Amino acid sequence: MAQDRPLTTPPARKPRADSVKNRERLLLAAAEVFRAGGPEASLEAVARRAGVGIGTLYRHFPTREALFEAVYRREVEQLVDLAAQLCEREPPIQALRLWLHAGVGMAATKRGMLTALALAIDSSSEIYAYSFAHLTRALEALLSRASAAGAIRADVGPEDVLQAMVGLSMMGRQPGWEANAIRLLDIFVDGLGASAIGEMPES
Amino acid sequence: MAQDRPLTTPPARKPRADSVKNRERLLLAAAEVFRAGGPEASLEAVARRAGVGIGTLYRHFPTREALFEAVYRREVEQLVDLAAQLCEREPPIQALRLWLHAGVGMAATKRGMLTALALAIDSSSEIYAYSFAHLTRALEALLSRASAAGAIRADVGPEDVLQAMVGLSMMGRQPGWEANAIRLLDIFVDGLGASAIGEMPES
Amino acid sequence: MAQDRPLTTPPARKPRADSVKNRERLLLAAAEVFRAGGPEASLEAVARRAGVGIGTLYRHFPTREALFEAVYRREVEQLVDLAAQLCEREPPIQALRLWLHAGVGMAATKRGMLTALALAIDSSSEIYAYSFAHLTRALEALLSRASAAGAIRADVGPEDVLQAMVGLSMMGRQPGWEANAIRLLDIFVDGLGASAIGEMPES
Amino acid sequence: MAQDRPLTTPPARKPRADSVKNRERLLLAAAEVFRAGGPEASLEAVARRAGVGIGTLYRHFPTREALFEAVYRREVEQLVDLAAQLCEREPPIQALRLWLHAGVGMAATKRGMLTALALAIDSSSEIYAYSFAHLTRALEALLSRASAAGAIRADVGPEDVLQAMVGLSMMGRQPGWEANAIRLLDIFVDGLGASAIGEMPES
DNA sequence: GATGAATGAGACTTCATTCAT
DNA sequence: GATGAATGAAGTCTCATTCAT
Repeated sequence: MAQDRPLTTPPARKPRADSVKNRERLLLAAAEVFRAGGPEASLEAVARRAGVGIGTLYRHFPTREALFEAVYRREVEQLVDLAAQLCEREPPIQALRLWLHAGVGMAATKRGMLTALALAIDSSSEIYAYSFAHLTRALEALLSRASAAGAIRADVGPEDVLQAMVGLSMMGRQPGWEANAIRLLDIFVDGLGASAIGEMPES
Repeated sequence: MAQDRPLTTPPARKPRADSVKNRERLLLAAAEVFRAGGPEASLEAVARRAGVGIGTLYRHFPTREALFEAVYRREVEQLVDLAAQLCEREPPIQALRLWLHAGVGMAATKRGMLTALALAIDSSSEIYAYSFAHLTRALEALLSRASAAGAIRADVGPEDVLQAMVGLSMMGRQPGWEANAIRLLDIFVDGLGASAIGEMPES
Repeated sequence: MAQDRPLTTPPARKPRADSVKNRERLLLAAAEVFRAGGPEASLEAVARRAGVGIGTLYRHFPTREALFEAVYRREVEQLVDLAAQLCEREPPIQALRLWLHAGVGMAATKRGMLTALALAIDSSSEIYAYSFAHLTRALEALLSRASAAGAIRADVGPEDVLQAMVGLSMMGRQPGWEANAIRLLDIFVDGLGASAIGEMPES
Repeated sequence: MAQDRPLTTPPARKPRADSVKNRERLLLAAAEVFRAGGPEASLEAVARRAGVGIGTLYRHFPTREALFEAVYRREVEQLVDLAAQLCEREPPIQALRLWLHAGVGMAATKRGMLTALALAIDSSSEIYAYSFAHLTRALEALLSRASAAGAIRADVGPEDVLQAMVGLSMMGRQPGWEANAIRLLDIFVDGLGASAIGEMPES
């Protein structure tokens, strides 16, 4: 009697093999589909591309939000970590540039995440807000450092730069769009520095 | 009947009725609805807002594309004209800035048109291609002029700047997004000039 | 200009011919389908049986509730009116019996309405509450009259009798179920009178 | 292996494990779930409430019908037995009343069983027919006895009374519905007796 | 045997598009 | 021409049922 397994504690069984595989496939497919079709894209398309039934998708991710979250949270976390690292080992402007480059080149999701971030700006959904808040904070560190060094103008907030990063990366899907986005972002950072010149005699 | 009209010119029918009024209303409504809901917005919403039946919408614009075209063509034409004017009466950099500002502030359609342009970049649809081609050409005049004056770096094409304009305007829907987009574009133009400084002091 | 039709007042056009026909078909089909499958029955089944597209059903009745309401409201109103009439022209017990018979035999919807009423008892939905409230009130008149005449026991409320009416009519779908339900209801009314005997010497 | 068992009786396998416990849990859970949600209730809800996997449910009860049957058969058997007992130790009318009360108050399944019986009346399913047939037979004994004693009218069959029992119990789910159903059934039995009075004073 | 993941059918709902009036 | 009703495809979501582990 006392050995009865407690009904309230599902005994944490080892995750089934095909389940793990399906989850991975779904995340991959979702990243691709969202990248192409935006965050309104059909969940059935995701399931189809993942090669699983629609029911399987819903078992793994009961809501569209849950799927988004799973797809993007890791990316966001990596970007946040990267900001901290760059602050320590790169000069201010260079750190900023590299971080923005990373934002563009983020593996696996690319435009998908960017689209999501674009929405974050006025969407009230959980994951968007989460992403927006964390990325903003990460950027803030980079910006205030660069600003303190007089390397960039001081009247630009992290939201502005985030918006620029997303906006300049969103357009264009030709081969090579990433390199192009990086080029445009570099120009933008040049602009940040250019306007700072009059304000603080450099070094 | 119809005896008072020359029999030899039947193709030109009298184009008048409340039809003209409806067409105007539809264009207005479409601009508003697309602005708010993006280019995926429901056509029924457009008809409803215009106060006409959905059938009437279809009579005037047999496809969604046709409606887009009608909505945006005028805007595009105005932008194209504006480029020519600015070339004649403003200094190079200023002309470029003002044109970009106009692109952001374009009345009546705003984000709708921007979204459409965003799509244009890899969509093969008629109207998108049309808009993209014409705007690119207009921008080219502004850019080559500024570039010739040594005011901006020379390795940036009109597609790049168009992409920046659209991208930097697309994000953010809070009140004041237009002013913000203009600010970001100005920084971008600063960047175009900043990189040019070291390259071309000789002219 | 002054002749412009006001946009805010949809000019009350004559209802299209097939629309009326479809509405009628839908109501008929809904009554049948709800009768057979209860109020959870598939709306697609209703549309199928009515021979119209599912979209047509939704145009006419935007919610399941709206369809229910349309199906049942008229029936309820007729029953309410009938109660008033019977109060005036029939002796108390006879009035009660005839009203219950009418409840069973209600044309067009029969079990469908009864099922709905069955649900009314604890459902909070608009139309159920409406039906329940009005039928209860109608029954109350009949009961208090019979009770005042000493023809039935006084400790039975309209909810009780309504419950009996619905319950005794709900079962059985063989041919002849209506006559059977009437028979059972008459026995129930006999029971109401039998227990009254000791309480008030008749006439 | 298996050397200690006669080779001639392999069919009787040792029926024990936690399997028995699961079966019991499932029956309990099913009774509760069907009571609350009617016979359409989700089988997954049953499994969840029983704390077992959905697969386990299906192993024990390969079809929904099989589960119903297992849930209700015992109830039906108890009612059948009760009829025989009451016939022997209670006066006719009282026996009938008590049996009907028991039918209402049947533990563990309550409305679930009643709903099932309601369906039985025109459903062709195995278990419904089984229940209906047995209950009808049990009631017949009670009725013919009461009828022979002149205590109730003779023109009412067991199906009628069964229908009354189910119908009068089905409605209302407020607290206290059982007492109410019993009250209504007593009135109905009063009605059965009242109409008998004039018909059979001679016996 | 037990488990819960996978599957897909079916219901709901929204619109783009066609057509009767 | 204008209108809005009809249609059905497509997407969302929920289980019943099957099956791999």
